[in-house]
Amino acid sequence: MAERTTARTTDAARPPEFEQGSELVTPVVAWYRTAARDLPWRRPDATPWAVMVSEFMLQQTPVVRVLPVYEAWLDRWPTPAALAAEPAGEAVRAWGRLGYPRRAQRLHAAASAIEEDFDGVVPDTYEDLASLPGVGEYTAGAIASFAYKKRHIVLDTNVRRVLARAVSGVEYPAPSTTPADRRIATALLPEQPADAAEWAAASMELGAVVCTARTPRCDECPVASLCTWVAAGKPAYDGPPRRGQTYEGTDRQARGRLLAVLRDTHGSVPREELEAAWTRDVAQRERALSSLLADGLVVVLDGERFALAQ
DNA sequence: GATGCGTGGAT
DNA sequence: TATCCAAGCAT
Repeated sequence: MAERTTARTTDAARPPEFEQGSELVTPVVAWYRTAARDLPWRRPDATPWAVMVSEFMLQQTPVVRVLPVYEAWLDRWPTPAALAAEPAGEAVRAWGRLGYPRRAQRLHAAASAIEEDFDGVVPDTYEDLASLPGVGEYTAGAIASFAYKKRHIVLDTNVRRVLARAVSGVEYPAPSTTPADRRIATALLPEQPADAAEWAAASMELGAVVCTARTPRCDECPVASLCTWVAAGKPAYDGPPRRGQTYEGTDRQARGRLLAVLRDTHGSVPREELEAAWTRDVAQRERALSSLLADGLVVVLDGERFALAQ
């Protein structure tokens, strides 16, 4: 660090990340213009609501699995008002097997908040967006950028991996967004909002299809020659174990099995039918059911029948 | 800041 | 087969 402040004579005020990273923007955007996938939420006719729906669905779920559910969702609920007019349980049912059904619940709650507080219009500022249920730092920036072409850093796992490799020279980013990530992304952000929005989409796309986690296609990368990680000889990740969480036999799996019964049944089911979905561990089943009730994903009707939220 | 929260395809 | 990973968020 100290070495940098003394070494830079001409433009010492500029953050070092700008020197290292600004050259990335032009080639990545140029590549994006020729290589971008044709995804429905990127088309000119995609509404801010459509962008918002896609962002919720894409949180932790791959594009190929989102596509059919996204299309059906927007056919049925083309506006926030349309979704808000139906019970939250219908959103959970339409969510299908995308996973993390609380996202469906939050998307429904966000639609209601848009209807209530924003006259049915998806807000266009980061602060208003971030006030909505299920909208955090990434999603607020993404909607502002993609739907409204605002100038904002957009840090998802793809972009953070691209920056980790190209700028920081390490194989993987930290498990979650760090202040250093924000500093680097801010330093690279183009001045013009339209350019910033395109860079956001382009850098995300690069991480999704070229600079992938497992087997990066560096031979197809437009900035391989500028990449710090490549220049360093692609050193392997050196740090604590990155994830390692099994799913089989967890409470999450039990919740998923219980909810699947209700998703596939219109109306309510008796307790016995729900219980049949998870018999390997009774205590675990009760824990799962209790948590689903506590989350409001499941409700009890007249005594001993269960249903998705009405 | 660490945890909990679904699901399924790829390796 | 087991593990990794996929446009995170809320608590």
